[in-house]
Amino acid sequence: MGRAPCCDKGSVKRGPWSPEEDEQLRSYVRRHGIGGNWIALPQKAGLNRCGKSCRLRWLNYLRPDIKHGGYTEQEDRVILSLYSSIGSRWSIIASKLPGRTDNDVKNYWNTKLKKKAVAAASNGAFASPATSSVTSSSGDARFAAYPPQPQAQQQQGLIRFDAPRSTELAPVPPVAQLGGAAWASPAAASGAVAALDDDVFLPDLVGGGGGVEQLFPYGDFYAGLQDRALELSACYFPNMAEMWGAAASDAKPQGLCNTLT
DNA sequence: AATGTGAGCAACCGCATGTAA
DNA sequence: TTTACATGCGGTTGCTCACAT
Repeated sequence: MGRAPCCDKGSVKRGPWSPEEDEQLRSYVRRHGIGGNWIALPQKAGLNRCGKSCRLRWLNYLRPDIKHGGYTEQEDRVILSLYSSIGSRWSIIASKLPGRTDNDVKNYWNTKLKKKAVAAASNGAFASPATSSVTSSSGDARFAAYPPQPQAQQQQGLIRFDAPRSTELAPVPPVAQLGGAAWASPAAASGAVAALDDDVFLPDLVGGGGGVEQLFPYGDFYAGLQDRALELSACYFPNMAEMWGAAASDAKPQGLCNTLT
């Protein structure tokens, strides 16, 4: 016996939404909010739709801050970078792109970006999986370096994924500008970078050219951390504190990793 | 003009996860 | 602790439209 369906498929309308239904849902949400109960919402809003369908329609299409199409090179890079590390976790990837939904990002990937990336890969723009240091179980390391970054940007080292606060994915200052103290210890770092309470994708932190030593420039004392950082180079962390915690511990990290999951 | 084909995208499906009773 | 239910998520489907033949 399977679980009960979320609504009676025979009695609710399915398929494309009409402009009238859109307006009904939009005006209901405008007046009452989502109310924390999508199952009850259709009845309250006078819609003959499944609650799940209403939720999907609102989240993917009617929400006022939604953007459709017009993906920028920077957004492409974020998608490729995250996909190469964490795979098809579309909701996480979309959360780094303001105004984008998981469905939209997924569609964009499946219809355009994947082809673009594969074409670029076949032209030698990416490291091949065989030569990549990342063995990917969920992500695809072939896309890790797409699109090829200008050298100056690589040297800058750090990329912030704090998209919800701004429409631009602004790079944070290079390590040197953050000051040595910020990187002298996990404890100090967690305080110094607490303000950067942002998601962290270690390969981007490491950056091209400089290598892990850019992050851990303190000689033998931190040799262990360097090794750990290399181990974690295919991981994604929700914030700097978790990254430091993982680097300082032998335990399996909380971050999403290809090589360690 | 008619037909075939492929791309793009909205929507659905079913499983996983979270949470309240 | 268990159970039931709501929500979240990723994979997939199917419709529409543009373009080629």
